[in-house]
Amino acid sequence: MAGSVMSEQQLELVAQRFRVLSDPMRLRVLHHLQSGEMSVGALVEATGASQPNISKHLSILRGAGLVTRRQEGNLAYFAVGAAFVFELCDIVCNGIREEFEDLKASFS
Amino acid sequence: MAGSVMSEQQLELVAQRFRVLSDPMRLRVLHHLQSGEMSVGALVEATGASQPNISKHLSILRGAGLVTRRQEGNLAYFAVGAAFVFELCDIVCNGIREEFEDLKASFS
DNA sequence: TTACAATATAACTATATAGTTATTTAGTCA
DNA sequence: TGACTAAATAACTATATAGTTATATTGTAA
Repeated sequence: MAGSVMSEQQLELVAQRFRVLSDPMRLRVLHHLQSGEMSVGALVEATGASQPNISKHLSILRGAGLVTRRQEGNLAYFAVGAAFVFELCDIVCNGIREEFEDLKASFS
Repeated sequence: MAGSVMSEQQLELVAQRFRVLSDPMRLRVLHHLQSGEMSVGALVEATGASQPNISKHLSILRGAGLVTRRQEGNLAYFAVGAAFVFELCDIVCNGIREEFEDLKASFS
């Protein structure tokens, strides 16, 4: 990949995926789903957000393949669909941690 | 991390980092920088974007610690400051590739 | 100093999007 | 059927931001 020239389409696709992860509420939703699938209502309660808001975020996450949907009776259960999202978050978190370390060190 | 409840601040920080990566032009800039540091002018030429546009993107990337700046005479040279960005992009690219594989398979 | 070149910034416009309220759709059970 | 519940969608508002043009800053060299 390093040597190739990436097309505008490829860049758009990758940027889109990052954009899906660039919202705190969606990260919160994913965080809650990390311990297992949850219904929309359960996520509404866990996050404190409104039901339409959560539904919209879930639809965006689903559009990106990051969560899956399973309907059971009246309820819709969502689960993490791509484990790599947590890998991504971990890398970013470690990056932030390192920055803070450096910042802290620069004050010593 | 999985068990903890993440604070709004933490989520904001992580979301911000993802947001920085959620723009095609910034990904394009990082892609060009992958082969070594470049001046603003060189990036302007390589990307075809306007000079103020590139300067702004570089400032955003620098704010997130993703690139570093080195001034030499009249020129400003930028370089990748956090190697993990390419790790992130690779993971996302692989995710997209897998999705396409699945999509392709579903048509066979 | 003046002229010039490279980069940064300011002000603005246009677009995308997170959140809201109101409504609709879909499923269950009497 | 009708009443009820869960989730999805529509329409809208407010905010953030990518890109533009114009200008300011900074450095070099005459």
